[in-house]
Amino acid sequence: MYMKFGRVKPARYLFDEMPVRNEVSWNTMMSGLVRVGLYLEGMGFFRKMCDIGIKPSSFVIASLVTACGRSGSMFREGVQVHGFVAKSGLLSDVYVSTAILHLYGVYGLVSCSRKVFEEMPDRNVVSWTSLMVGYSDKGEPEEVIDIFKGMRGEGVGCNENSMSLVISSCGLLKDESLGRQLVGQVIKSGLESKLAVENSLISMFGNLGNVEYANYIFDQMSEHDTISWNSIAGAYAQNGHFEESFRIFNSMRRFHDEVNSTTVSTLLSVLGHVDHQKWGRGIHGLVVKMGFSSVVCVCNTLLRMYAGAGRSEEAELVFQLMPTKDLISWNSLMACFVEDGRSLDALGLLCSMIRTRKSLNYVSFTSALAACFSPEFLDKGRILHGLVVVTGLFENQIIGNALVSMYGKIGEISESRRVLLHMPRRDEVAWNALIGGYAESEDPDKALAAFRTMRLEGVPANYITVVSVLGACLMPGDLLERGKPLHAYIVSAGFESDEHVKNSLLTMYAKCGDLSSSQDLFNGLDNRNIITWNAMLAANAHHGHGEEVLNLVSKMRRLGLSPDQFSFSEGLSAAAKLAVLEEGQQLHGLAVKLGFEQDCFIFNAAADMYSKCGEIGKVVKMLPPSVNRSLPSWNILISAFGRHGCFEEVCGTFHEMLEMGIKPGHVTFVSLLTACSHGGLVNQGLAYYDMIARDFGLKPAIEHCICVIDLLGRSGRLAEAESFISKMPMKPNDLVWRSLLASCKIYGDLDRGRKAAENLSKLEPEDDSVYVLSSNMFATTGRWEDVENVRKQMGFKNITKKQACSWVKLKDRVSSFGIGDRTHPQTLEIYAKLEDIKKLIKESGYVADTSQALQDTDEEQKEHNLWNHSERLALAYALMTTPEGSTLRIFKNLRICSDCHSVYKFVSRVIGRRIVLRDQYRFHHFESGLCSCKDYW
DNA sequence: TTAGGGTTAG
Repeated sequence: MYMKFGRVKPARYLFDEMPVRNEVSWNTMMSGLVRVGLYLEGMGFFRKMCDIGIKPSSFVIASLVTACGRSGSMFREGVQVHGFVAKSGLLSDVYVSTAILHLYGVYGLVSCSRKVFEEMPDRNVVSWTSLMVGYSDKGEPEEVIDIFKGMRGEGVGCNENSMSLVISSCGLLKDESLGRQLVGQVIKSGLESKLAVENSLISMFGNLGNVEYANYIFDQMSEHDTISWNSIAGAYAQNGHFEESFRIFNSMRRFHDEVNSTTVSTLLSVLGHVDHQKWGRGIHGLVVKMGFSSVVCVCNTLLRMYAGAGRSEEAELVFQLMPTKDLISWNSLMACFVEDGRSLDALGLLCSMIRTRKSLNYVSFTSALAACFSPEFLDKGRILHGLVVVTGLFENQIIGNALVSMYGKIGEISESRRVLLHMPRRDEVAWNALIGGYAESEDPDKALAAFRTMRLEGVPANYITVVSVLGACLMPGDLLERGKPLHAYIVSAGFESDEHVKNSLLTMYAKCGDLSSSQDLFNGLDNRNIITWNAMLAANAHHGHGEEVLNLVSKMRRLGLSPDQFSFSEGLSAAAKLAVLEEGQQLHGLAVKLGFEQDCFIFNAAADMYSKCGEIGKVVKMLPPSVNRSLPSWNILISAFGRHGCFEEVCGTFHEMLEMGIKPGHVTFVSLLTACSHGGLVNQGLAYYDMIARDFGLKPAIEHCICVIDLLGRSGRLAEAESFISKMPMKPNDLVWRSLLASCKIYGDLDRGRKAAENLSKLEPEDDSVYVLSSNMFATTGRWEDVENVRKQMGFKNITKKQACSWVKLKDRVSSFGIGDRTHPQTLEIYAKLEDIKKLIKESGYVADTSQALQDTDEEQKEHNLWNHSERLALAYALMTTPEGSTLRIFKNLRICSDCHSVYKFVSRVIGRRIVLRDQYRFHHFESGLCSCKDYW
């Protein structure tokens, strides 16, 4: 009696005082202890009984085993009981063996459960259900359904628990036809009014994407518990109806007081999809206030929320502060690092999991494999491949897919194909990964061949397949042979209506050189999403239509669509290329207003824009302090100093970066070497070039070699430049010869120049620069016959020279000038102003340098031609129209002419104006008669 | 019976 009322003390006293104790007294005492939760003490009694040789009743054993499962930490005790039971022949008791199979299920050992199950002489619903629970907890819904079918096959009727289990497993498998059958069985078995069954039906329909039906069931229920509310909110959330999900949470607060940690997890997963800026931090605070901040699952969702918003530092902090972490926490943080590009951190996490003997599963390895996304990860990728084989995870479909993808991204495409061919089952994801790899390695033929084989093997293509194949055909020559037939396939296979496919088609046409088809596709789209707009932005950027990029961004805004990081970066880089400071500033301001201030892509794009618009001071101010500056920011800073002629700062910044322990990359050296070349720092540049391989283990790329050729050539060391080309680790391309030719022009080296021109025209027969440079070279050395010859060839091949153009921007108007331009409404005033300037600077000692003249005429005509240069017209106009003392900002599409450079210097001193001129390559800051380029450009 | 981690493209 005392035990029935949970009064342990008096019961134990009575038990201890009993002169004789029989089986019943022992059993009563033991089952009582288990009932009140004193599991370990119950276990002690069990051991004593075994020692004395008193047989516990099967009921008592079953409850003790159940207790071992419930405690969560009494696995060894449970196994001990199993041993006793097996010896004493109690396994034939259905209650005892069911309890034991349930115990193994709880501790994740489903194969042990199954063994016990198979050896049972007879089974009841609870035995079947217990086996199902084990598989359900392990995340194997297929098994659950198989067991359910076996149970039905043996004519065992189901109960509430087994029905709920199978319904939720069906939802996880997204098996619609089974779902329909189950609804029929629920009605037949009369379980339709059971709360647990109704709840699992809600979640099943949520998983099947049928929110209406989930909602119908919810509305029909006579009562709702917390699980019902959570299930319906989850159903809406899963299907993207986030607002509705919110509405449910609000009603929940009104009609149902109880909220649990699952409610909070669901709410958080919804918030991961809506405006993080607005809600994220608030909800984090709320979680703490509600006391859920130590629930593992809630913390995991919180971590995911920060990860989804691209804030890996905050996610890391959540992880560090978690009182207990499970496998999902570790996997989530690893995935977050991968998404944020922190591959080394992700792999470090895997290492510490292995080191501390944490349990790992296939998800851990898929993330680690995804971290290896570029050639430098080849060794690490191979090690992971080995680990995956050793642990037997190789058989896992998703791991196989991740391996195919990894080798593709690393550039080991033949290895990627080999993995695919050895897979027991090749699904569409595996094929898509292989096709993606071929696209990455720019091999459209192999991508299309893989696409054909895939279909021959009977694997149906999905929209990602189509997107990947399209992504492999992006060269101008691909359009007729591959792109258009693909478009035809897309239409016939019914992929045309897919948003992703449409966007990829748009990109394909643009990259293949057919911007107007892209435009047509864009115009024909009814619902353009952000990705469509971004694709169109990229298409225009690719064709150099910066103005259109900016137009599209403002059009987006007028239509009420917020630009995202991608749109802003594209817009900012367009503004940078056009050197339109006002537009760039407006975009940057808007990005900050929309909460992108901390986004590193955006502040880097903005910094680059300020640099290319001449605002060097702003760049220095806006980039993060050197302690937490990322590699792209360092690169931008170095190139900004180089572009503005601040060469001491270039070297200083580079060394500061090294002191901070940042390893320079490919881009760093391009910026560094370009700066040295423009600053005439020849020996310094050569030293930096040597560092690439020697000190940092990087392979010099052709871009670096071009910089060295430029460096040597511009300083007149033409023989060395030529010999460098012959010793380069790769084949010279057009840019190599163009650079050498340009240097030969400066120094009048006809022989080398001719050779360079020949090599260049072999590689780029249509290019105008070879003719322009050669004719300039001949002109400056007085070889007028050769000049005429080149001109004739150009006419013959229908090649036209790119026209020089300079412009000035005043408020919202751009005034541009060609050579000898007389189309401007204020032409007369402009030419009059030019005469004034000429007079003024001649009085100060200016003498025209006609040695660079390109026409065979007399001196007077040569000088007259110089005064028709576009940059001079722009200068005169700028002087006329801007307030005295303000800085003049002038742009030119080609390199500034050396005599104009001298005129600008005189003007800056004589008229006392600061002038900033941006030519094709760099900025010139003129002040008090000097230029920042120190006359070397 | 409800919630949290993964592969392909963008």
